[in-house]
Parts: sequence; structure tokens; C-alpha cells
Amino acid sequence: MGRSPCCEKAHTNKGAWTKEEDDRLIAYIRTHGEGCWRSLPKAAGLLRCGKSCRLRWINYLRPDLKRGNFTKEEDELIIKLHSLLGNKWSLIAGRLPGRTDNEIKNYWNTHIRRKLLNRGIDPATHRPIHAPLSDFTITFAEREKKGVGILRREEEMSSSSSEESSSWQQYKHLDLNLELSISPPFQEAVQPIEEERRLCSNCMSLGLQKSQECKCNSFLGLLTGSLRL
DNA sequence: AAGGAACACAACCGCGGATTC
DNA sequence: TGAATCCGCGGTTGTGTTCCT
Repeated sequence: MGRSPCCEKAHTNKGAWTKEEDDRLIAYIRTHGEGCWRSLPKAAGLLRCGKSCRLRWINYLRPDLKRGNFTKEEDELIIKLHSLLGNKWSLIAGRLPGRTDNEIKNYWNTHIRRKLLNRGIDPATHRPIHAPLSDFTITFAEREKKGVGILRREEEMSSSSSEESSSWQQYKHLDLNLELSISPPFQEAVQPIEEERRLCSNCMSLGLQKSQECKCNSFLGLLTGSLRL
């Protein structure tokens, strides 16, 4: 049995949002709050699918969004977080107040990727581009024992150029000094925590909802350590 | 000045996980 | 317990803008 479409495709607008649509969406959410995206378009008088409304609100209309260029600090933080979390844009966005996952993803793909490539670093693995895979081991357990970074180098990089090597050394230290531990994501206003919320701070920081189970023991083994970002 | 290439970013699509019934 | 439904995420595409020749 197939999955039903999220909305009535035949009667929905697509493409760029108009000012009037934006205004309608903002006015509706101001009055009724976020949530129930499926029924929102009809209630707000919008010929859009719920997903489209959600995306427009989260990525563009939300009042707490920080517009404008990324700072150098944000740049470095994104790189650090990406080296730890990979393409988990929503988790990365949770650490950057006022930034959205989509914005960070776009910024990564257009700016940071190129920046890392220019430094001779593979943006996907955060390793020097020409270093063989066998040179590195992902060692969470080792990190636990020794209190060092995630990537452990097993051999000297004899194959890379000195420029690339120094670039990597600089970057490697960036990783090693992280002093990581998990803490709740940034929030503008602290919401009261409901009785039934039984999540530890680790799972809360991963964006889990109150009705979701705590999964501390299964998240990549990351959470046995103290990860403060 | 024109046209093509490269870039930037908003928006869409499909999927997976969570929730509901 | 399993099907139906909803939500959110990450990958990808489309389009407007800027840069270069």
C-alpha cells in the first residue's frame, strides 16, 4: 500500500512565495502558533502544502532568524561540528542561534566545502585529500581512554606536501582542542519542562521530543564522553 | 554591451522515524 | 500489532544574481 501524498497536489501553489502568502502565514502563526502543518494551509487560506509552509516559516519567516553573513567564529564552529556530526544539519543548526539547517547546509556546500578543499582537506572526511585511509582510525574508545581527538593518526604523513601537512596540522589541532560535552541546544526562552519529559540532557540536545525514548546508549558511542560544543 | 559560466540560496522531493488509531 | 498518517531531515533542483570574457 503506497503512501498518500502530503497534500492535494492539484490545488497547491509551488515555487517562490509571494508577499501576500508570507503575510498570511505569519499572521496565522502569530495567532495560532506553530504546529499541525498539514491543516495549516487550509486554515490560513493558503494554497500551499503543509511541508512548504513549514519550510517557509522555519527557513525564512521565523522572527528569531539571524540574517546576513556568517562570522568567522560561526565558520569555525560549523567545521568543528561537521567533523563530529557529519551532515546532521539540524543538529549543527541547533548550536548556531538564529541559523537554520537549510542555511547552514547551503553555506557549507557553497563556501566551506571550497575553503576546506583549498586547504587540502576532504570536506567529507575532514582528512587531507591524499592521505590513505589506513592512516586514520576513528577511535571513540581511544579518545575516552586518552582524552584526545576523534581522529588518531597512526603514521607520519610522509606522502603529503609540507604546505598540505601544515594545513592539516593546524586543522587537526582544531579537532583536538574541542573539550566536548553535550548540553541543551540554544533556546531564546526557556520553556517549562513537562513532568513526562524523561530525556537526559544528551538526548534533549539531539532534538528528541518528550515522547521519544532516551537513546543515549546508542548514539554512535559519542555520548559516553563529555561532549561540550 | 552581450552572453555564458559560476555562484548563492530558496524551495521541492523522497525517505525514515515517530505517533496514532 | 500493523497500517495509516504526520513531521522533520538531508539531498537535490531551480532560478535569480554576479562575474568574467
